[in-house]
Amino acid sequence: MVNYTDNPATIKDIAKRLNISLSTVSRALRNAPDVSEETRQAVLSLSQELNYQPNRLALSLRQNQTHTIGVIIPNLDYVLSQMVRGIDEVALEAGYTVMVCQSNESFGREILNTQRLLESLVDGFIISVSSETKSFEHFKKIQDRNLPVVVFDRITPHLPAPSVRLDNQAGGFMATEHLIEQGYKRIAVLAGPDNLGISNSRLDGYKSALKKHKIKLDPTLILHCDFNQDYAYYATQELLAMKKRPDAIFTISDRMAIGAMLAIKKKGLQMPTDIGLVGFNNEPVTGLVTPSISSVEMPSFEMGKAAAKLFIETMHNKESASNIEKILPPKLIIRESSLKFSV
Amino acid sequence: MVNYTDNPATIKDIAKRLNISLSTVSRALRNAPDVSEETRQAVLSLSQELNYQPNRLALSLRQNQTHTIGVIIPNLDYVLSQMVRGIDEVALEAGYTVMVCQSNESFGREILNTQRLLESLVDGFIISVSSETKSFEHFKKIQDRNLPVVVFDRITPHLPAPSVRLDNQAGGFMATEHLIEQGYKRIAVLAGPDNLGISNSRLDGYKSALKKHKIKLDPTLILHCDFNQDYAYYATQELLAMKKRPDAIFTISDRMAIGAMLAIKKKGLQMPTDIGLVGFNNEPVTGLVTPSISSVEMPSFEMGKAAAKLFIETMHNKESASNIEKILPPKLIIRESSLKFSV
DNA sequence: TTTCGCACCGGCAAGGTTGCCGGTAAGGTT
DNA sequence: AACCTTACCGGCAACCTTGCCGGTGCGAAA
Repeated sequence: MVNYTDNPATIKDIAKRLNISLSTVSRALRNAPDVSEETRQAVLSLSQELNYQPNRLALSLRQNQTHTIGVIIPNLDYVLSQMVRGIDEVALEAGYTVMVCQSNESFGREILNTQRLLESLVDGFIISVSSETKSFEHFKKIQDRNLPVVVFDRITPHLPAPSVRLDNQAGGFMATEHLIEQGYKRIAVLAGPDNLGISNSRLDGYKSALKKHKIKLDPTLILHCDFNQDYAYYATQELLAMKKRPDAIFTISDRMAIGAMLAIKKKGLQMPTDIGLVGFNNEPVTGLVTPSISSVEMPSFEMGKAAAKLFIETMHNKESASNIEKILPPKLIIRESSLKFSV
Repeated sequence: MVNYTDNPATIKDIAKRLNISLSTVSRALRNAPDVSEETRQAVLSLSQELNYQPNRLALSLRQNQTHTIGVIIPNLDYVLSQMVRGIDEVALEAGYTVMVCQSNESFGREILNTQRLLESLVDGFIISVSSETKSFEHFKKIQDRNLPVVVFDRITPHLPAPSVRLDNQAGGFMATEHLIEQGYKRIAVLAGPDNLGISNSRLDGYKSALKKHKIKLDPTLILHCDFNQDYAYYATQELLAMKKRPDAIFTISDRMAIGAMLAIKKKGLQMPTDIGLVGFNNEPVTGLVTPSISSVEMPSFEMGKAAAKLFIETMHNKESASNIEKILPPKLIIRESSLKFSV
């Protein structure tokens, strides 16, 4: 009933009060063999009475694992929040705790986070790399320690590990094909930084949609800029100032779509009649602006869950599952910004 | 240069290779006295060579503190993400790691999170309570262990602790007064659950603005509903169906403002002419919808930083700072939805 | 009777680190 | 010469838990 000491009860307290050895108490609590039913019951009931909680530090020190997963992500925007929720969900279930670090899209911060999590002796990592990251030395240290890593969302060939990602190529393809089917002829792309695989895959999807429909690729219609509303705004202004301006824009993210929308409105053009627009991520905001913006949805929560599940599998049989690549399908959400003809 | 063993180097390794005792190495590394300059240098250089990193688990076990802060929040929406970033920022600086748990506005989940973080032996808590929470027994366990707690954003008298919050009363006041000054006469409020202090304070601000301007309070214009877009949508429909319908609505959050906006549009009413609207939080979406929605801004990032700073102070002198209450000022951002006359 | 197996239990060490205390040698003070 | 100070260092215990090994006592099989 009462906590007899000020400090949390330990195995030692139980042993002392029952006049048995530490080992026996430990065995009893773990349901290990070599304990008589009688003493086991005594231990269990006393441990309840003292409100005994095993000390995680001592356990971790002893067993050399902390049951903690380090998660490194570029930020906590809508999509990533969902993913973190998914990771949390599965991790909690599996008895793991999660430490989330944001790199804020900064390379230096990502290194620092990796460092810190390594010092915290996490059991492994779930990573989505920063857009600024071009060198991957800091991740080497993780694999030197032979810790399991799962990468998700923003994956890269420079960091070979089991991965969970969207089928970005398909996403780019369906967005572009949709625009083509709506009768748009000159479709521009606002892509992200060109070191970002996620962006390049979506771009590939765009290209193959053009190819399928026998539309010649015009490189001047492809702009790389930062993953960011303001840059997208300026880039769109450039696009709209071209002699033969595009009649549709596919942006690699919704943030950029918002930037594009603002530039289009500023210029006095109408969506979808003068120009079509499709974004990526299906953030709630795309359904709220006027006109509402079509977007490629990704199952972020599910992706988070998948990443955590994959992590735990990797954890359990370190060797085998090394090259698993889980790819989730996107889904096009059609809204006003690209809907010339009703479907 | 090389890592001589597979496992990370320990103090023991250094001691063995230098033929000195563990204690001496420990002292040398900690810049403690009772070590000759000569051996200290030897220890330091060898520790660099072996890439020695102190084992946090052992340290924590020994010193009875983990340098980890448990953060419990209801979700990871825009505002809270900013706050978490602020907390992270300061905590990192001060050598603390942060464990973030979302309660998803669920009471049960909040209990579970508290439990888990206690088991993880965090050094203390920074908490924003779930909207569902009406009992506070689970937080008692924290204070039983005599761990420092800071509450922020959603504070409550049932959980006495140093706190950081917005001046919600002022926020409600300035939103309401602004609507009054714009000539609105029947101003309704969409409030949150009535156990939520944050909502009630904003409501108080509303009331005192009415009082100041000698407008009689009409209780039928105050609706309590969940912190949620859909509920706000239905609540607004109710408001608009009244015989003497309100000519302005102040919502306690931007999510609710969005819901209200949708209901208003559905009904075919114009903002700001037919009806005025002001939200709370100044989420980016409020500036993007048509019409753009006025909103009360809160310095979320700064609030996060303030909370972490306060936590660290509380940590350092446990007794003294018990009743500190840090209150940050809101700021009204005026947009189209409430601007009948230009200012 | 001896041997074996079985059920149960305790001691010791380890995991990595630090705090406390005791010890040694060199030097200086009475 | 006896004593004290100072600078340096090592041993031990502790933090809490578990794994390994070595017991003991008892009943059954050889």
